[in-house]
Amino acid sequence: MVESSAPRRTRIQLEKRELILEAALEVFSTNGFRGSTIDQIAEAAGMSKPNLLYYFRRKEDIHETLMQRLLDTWLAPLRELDDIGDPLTELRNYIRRKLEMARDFPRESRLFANEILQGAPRIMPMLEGELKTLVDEKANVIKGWMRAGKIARTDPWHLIFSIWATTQHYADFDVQVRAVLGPDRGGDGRFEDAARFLEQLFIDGLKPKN
Amino acid sequence: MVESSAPRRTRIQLEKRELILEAALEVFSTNGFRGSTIDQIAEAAGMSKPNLLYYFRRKEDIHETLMQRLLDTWLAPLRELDDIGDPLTELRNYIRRKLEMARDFPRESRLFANEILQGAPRIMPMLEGELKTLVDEKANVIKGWMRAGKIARTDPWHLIFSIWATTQHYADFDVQVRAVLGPDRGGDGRFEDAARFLEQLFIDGLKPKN
DNA sequence: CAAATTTTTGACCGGTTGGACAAACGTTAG
DNA sequence: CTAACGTTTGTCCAACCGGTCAAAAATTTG
Repeated sequence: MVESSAPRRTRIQLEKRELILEAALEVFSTNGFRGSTIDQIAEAAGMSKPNLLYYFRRKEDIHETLMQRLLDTWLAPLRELDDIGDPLTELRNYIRRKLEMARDFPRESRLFANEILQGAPRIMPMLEGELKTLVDEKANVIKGWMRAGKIARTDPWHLIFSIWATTQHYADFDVQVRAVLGPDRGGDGRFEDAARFLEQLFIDGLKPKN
Repeated sequence: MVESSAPRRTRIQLEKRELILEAALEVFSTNGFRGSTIDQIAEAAGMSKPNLLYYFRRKEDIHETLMQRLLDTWLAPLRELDDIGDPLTELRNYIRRKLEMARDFPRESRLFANEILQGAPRIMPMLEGELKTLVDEKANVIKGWMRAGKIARTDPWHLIFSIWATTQHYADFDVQVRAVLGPDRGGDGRFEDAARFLEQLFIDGLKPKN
């Protein structure tokens, strides 16, 4: 097999490309793709625009590279959802891991949200392919738990959606969450509060115990 | 009291301004503020760019007007949440109304999401003022229900967040939802499925009944 | 060292964008 | 009819943006 089209990279290439991707993540996630300029990214990366374009020849290339990396790590928690172990515990852990990702990687979450909001023009094939396959697979795992009476019967797909929605909300709508909670409760503790609340919601719902 | 600074408007002014706002909602909600051009909005409204600028002197003025209108209708369901009636029913109705809004006004939802995602630069005062006041007030209503043993004790603020997140998800992440559900289940029925699922989630959680 | 290669930069370009402006057009009231 | 007023448009501009290019600077290689 021939050496494919993957360009060979020097040490500097690798380092600078990382620098640019880090800067681009910051800029893209707060301004969106069209709202961000190459100059902004270059300045955030501490280099001139033509220099940046030496490492990524087009603005879209940066975004694409960023997106490819993101998707792998972003779906890792769902991939880990496994049939071994207690179902309720397994789901609780999935929710916790997703919430930790919203806390630790809010920029990645916003980058993804931005892309989806605008109709996912650049990652549509991946949504209909890789993502759908993964979700269908995990939905079947959850269906098995329901048939075994381990968790209540409900729609597994919408269950997954609701976990995505509630956890990513703390990254994507962070400013709103902090504004509403106020300076007292909007501090670092809000993720622990959210974790406690979500666990209770997903396990027991709102019906009083009696 | 003197006639305040509100400009007087002719019939045509009122009609054309509506036309522009409708077109701008369409364009802004799919491309974001910076991603939208005055030309796009003008074309969607069926007029020339200078003509549009005769009715709104700056691009930002359109966005601001749109945002002000949005916020009133957007928070209406929460305002209706009332102390009269059965708490669980009241919450169930709130969730249903919010989900209907995600179904019937997805553009408004995306416009709002776009603004929050970018750090809410134009509506921050409203989040810390009007919105926080309203949410605090309703959180106290919910707290009353908890004290009375009508619903399980939990964090009312995060409860409200979770309702926002799960319902708006079906507007903001619509393309992802449809891609994952596929052509069979991603059709018009998805909102009924979501309504059923969310009701069960919020009332009973996932713990099996036995 | 010197040659070869990689990296960095300033200057530049064509296209787009938000917005200004004056002139043309249409409408209405006297 | 005509003057006044409201509406529409073609033209123009300065700023911005993505991207090119050639040449300079730095680094690696022999």
